[in-house]
Amino acid sequence: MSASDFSHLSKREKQIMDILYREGSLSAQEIMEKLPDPPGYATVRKLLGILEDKGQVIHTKSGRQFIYEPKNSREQVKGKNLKHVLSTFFKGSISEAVATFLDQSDQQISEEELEELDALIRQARKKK
Amino acid sequence: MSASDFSHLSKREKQIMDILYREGSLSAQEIMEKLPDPPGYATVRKLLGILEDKGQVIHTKSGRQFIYEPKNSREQVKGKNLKHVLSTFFKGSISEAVATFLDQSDQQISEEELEELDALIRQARKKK
DNA sequence: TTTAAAGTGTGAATAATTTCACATTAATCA
DNA sequence: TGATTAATGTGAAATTATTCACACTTTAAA
Repeated sequence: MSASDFSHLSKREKQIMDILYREGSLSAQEIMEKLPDPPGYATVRKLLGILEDKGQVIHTKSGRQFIYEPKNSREQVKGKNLKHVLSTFFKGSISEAVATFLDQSDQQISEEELEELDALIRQARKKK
Repeated sequence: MSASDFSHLSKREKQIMDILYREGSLSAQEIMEKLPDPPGYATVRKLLGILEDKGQVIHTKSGRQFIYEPKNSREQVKGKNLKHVLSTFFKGSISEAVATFLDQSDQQISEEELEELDALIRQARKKK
């Protein structure tokens, strides 16, 4: 069971890891505020302690408080998480995912994003 | 709390929903076989009953057994799940996700996929 | 139309998670 | 430096999730 496999984390643990990956590094106070149905402060700290014991989270000291962040960086785990969603909801196909994204984007996608996608495709073709 | 919000499901419940979305519809027996650290058959059926009570799953009868499937189809929930991963690990950017996919694909991406992506981009540009 | 086989449904025990009160420790400032 | 403030660490209670044994029901076969 690798450290970047989340299917063994509890509900609250998963919620906290998602927040940490989204935001980068945060105090227990800030994490608490972002949790759905926020529990008390002591509870959040208890959970962070458990996540540290499990090797999912590390902390550094900033003044008198702890700042928490994921032990495995977003860079390290993003691929695995993307693949999981692709395989669960898109038969593993990235183009189906892009189609869904374009379809469901409330506001139109930016020209920069399209440019970037275009460049990626050209590059992938060149590599072939 | 909408029916397609999974952050309130327990670990096992989430594992089962992922299997159902990936595979479509399955018997309790088949679901059991695909679960990590498979519990007993009675346990799987208990969990499926709970998921039915929660409105996540429905069943139909096929001969003497129940076939289970998600109440909300993959089509209905795939966008939400994609957005969740994009916002958690890719700053919401689809092109960053595509870049990661291309980067980490073990085997090279197929020409069909590239063609499909290309077509999607052209179409999105036309819409602008 | 009984019997066997193969499923489903329930209830209760066990295990894990979640919660927080309170004790402790460290930093700040008067 | 002593008092105050603002953190962290611990232990145990409460809640929720997980497990499965067994009773029940339905289908198929003899």
